[in-house]
Amino acid sequence: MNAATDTRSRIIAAAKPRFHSRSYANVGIQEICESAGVQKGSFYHFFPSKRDLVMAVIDEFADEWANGFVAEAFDPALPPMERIDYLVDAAYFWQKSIKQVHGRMLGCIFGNLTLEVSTQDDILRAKLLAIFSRAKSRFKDTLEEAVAAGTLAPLDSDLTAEAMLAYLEGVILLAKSQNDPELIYRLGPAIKTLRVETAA
Amino acid sequence: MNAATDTRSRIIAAAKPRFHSRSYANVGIQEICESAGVQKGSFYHFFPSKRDLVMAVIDEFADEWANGFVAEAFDPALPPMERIDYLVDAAYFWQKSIKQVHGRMLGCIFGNLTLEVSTQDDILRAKLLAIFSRAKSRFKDTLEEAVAAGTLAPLDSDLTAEAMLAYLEGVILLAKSQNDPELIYRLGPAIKTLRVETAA
DNA sequence: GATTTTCTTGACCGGACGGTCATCTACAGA
DNA sequence: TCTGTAGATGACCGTCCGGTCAAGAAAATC
Repeated sequence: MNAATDTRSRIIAAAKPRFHSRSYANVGIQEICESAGVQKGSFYHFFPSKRDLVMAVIDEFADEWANGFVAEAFDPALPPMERIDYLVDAAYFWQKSIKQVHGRMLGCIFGNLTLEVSTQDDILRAKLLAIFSRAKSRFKDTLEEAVAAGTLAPLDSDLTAEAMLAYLEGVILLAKSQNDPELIYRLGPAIKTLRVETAA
Repeated sequence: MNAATDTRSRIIAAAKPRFHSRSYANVGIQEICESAGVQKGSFYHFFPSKRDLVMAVIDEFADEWANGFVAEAFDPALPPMERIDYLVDAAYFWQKSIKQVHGRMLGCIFGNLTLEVSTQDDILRAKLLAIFSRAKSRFKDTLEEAVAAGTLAPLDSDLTAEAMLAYLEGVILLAKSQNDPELIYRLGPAIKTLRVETAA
């Protein structure tokens, strides 16, 4: 790892927990630079703007999830509907461990950023939309596999997948308002009761 | 209406759409004062801090809803489960009309603020929590009435109510990420499929 | 009419914001 | 050895931030 990529990744590493635990507007570039041991001019050598930084942070979170819990949850070896349980459990354990370390439930950074910036920055909104879109596809594929396997009565897999994603985000939102990840544990399993029937 | 309450309410009136359409951090007191035609010193005569202002704004939104759509939706004359449909419809039409006027879907201000500030301000978090708690009670009472009437198979009304509220918030979040209220229309009705069974 | 309280005015505070820039250093390739 | 480039430095830009304050105007109370 040369000096250049090291500086860049130190910036991202400093920014990640801050954007996650506070908000986009509330985290300043100066603070990130100080924490990363980087001068401001150097920051702007790697990131044209604050928005570009948060995009890189979004990518990092997305990769982390895709290669971690999501890869585990959507393991083809698992029965389809169990994968959904697995993912909800992963969200629960993750939020729980964050709270143990940090003292607070931080929620989903994609949801957090969506509600904060999506009326003000269409480029960020598009970025976040793409993340949700990929998540939805995972759910959809899983639902279709379950239907094909006969584990699940036929339904509108596209809309049901979207409903499940919405539900997961909503549960995390409510849990954050209570600062209590246990809500995810209690409400999570009901995700499988959601159904949108196929249009007649 | 004397001058005092008029100034106060003009401040709130100027703040409401701004906090709703942007974010807490992104709206400054100076801007609100200019829009309301009020001097800064006068602002701080009525509101000890920015936080107090946003609390008043939250109260106004809550009252507006409680006396408007919510009162209509939870009309005892309606069959219980239809009340839930009514509320989801109201959310849809509201967001749709906002988009027509404003060009954007603004979402639920309670959800927006929750994700933005609840890790940074426990007093605001408590305020928002109380709003959600009241909303949950409405759902819960309705579910219990439906069960009593035999329209709905017995379930855990407390957790199901919370699940429904979470789902509604999640759907609005996803719709906001797409800047498309139609998603509420498509996903909303599935709220009634949510069930948390009573613990054995 | 005198006094007290409520409200308004507008200048002012220190500090943080995102972002720029000229200058310097280090290193790579020719 | 020379040159071009990537990276680092730190001062600097104008602007906005939430909040304060002393003074004055207006209105209510007696």
